[in-house]
Amino acid sequence: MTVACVSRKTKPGAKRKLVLDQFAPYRIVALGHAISGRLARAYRDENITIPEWRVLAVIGEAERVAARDVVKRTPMDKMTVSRAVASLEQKGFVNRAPDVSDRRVSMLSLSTDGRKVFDRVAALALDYEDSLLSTLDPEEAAAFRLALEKLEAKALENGE
Amino acid sequence: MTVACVSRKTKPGAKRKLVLDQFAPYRIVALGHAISGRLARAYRDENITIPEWRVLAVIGEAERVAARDVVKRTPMDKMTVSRAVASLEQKGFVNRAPDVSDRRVSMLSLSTDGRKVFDRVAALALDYEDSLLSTLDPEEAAAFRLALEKLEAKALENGE
DNA sequence: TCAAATTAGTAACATATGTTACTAACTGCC
DNA sequence: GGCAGTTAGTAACATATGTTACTAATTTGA
Repeated sequence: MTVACVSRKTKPGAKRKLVLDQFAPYRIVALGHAISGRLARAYRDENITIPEWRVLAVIGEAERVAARDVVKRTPMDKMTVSRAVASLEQKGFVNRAPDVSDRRVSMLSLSTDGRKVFDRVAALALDYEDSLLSTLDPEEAAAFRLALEKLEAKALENGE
Repeated sequence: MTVACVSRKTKPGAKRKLVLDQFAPYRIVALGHAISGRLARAYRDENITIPEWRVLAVIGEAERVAARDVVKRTPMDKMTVSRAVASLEQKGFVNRAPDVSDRRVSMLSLSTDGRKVFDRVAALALDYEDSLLSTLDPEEAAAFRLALEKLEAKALENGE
């Protein structure tokens, strides 16, 4: 199956050379890097790190979650999450409540301050998304979203 | 300009909620993370790190470059590149030659071993790209590439 | 019912990465 | 020529992140 070559008009069987600028995985990672850097400005003003923001976002969305749920929903290992939660609690943005049915677990929720931070950063993030996607017309944007999903499914296939 | 909302069918003026799974920048970063992790397996077998692989790739493509060129072509700062080059030299994969016209710079090139490593990893990387993109049909893949370029240009706009 | 396996979370360590500041070399420009 | 500003690269430090191994709590199943 050599379908994937089509978009580069490569003769079947010809040895392709690796050219970074045309290497899709690299381009995706580079784009991710640029986006992270851009969003990080918003976090910095609120004095939170990227992992902390991710934790805030998950809690803000689900209202009440355990740390393990954050791990499931983000590309962070449990240690990273543990640290981010500890720091957020320290800063007074997140509350922990013991879970009655499982005493290993603390349920996490946003404090009043945490909610404010989340709302402010979320607004900036959504604005940024708009400005990013404004470079694509609606059909392009829809196609891009679809492609993203397919690629992510494939990338996660058998392991990460 | 609210064009970017279209694909999510949001009423103009309605306050959107941030939902990570539908937040494009997050999805892109997550995909990048998954891809990096996947490719890292190939590097590990060759005993090189991600920054080292990037350096190898740039040198492999350009034959002879200075470290600063690697910095320009990748999302790494100069310290990261400096360390990667030092390590690659140590491993015998990269040679440094003093530049006659500017004694601050060393020109980098691949050693015979370095070339072999580059070729092996490049082959794996290209295979991986194929398998990734095989989830998209040709038109989708082409559209995706185009969208990537537009988004990257936008993301890098006024400062990374 | 109770030992074995699993799970949530963290501590302690190693490694990697970013930051600041420095040296040496170059480029202008007066 | 020679001083001000810039650039390539690295050292030294601080911070962040990944890894391993551990504790405590829970679940499983013979």
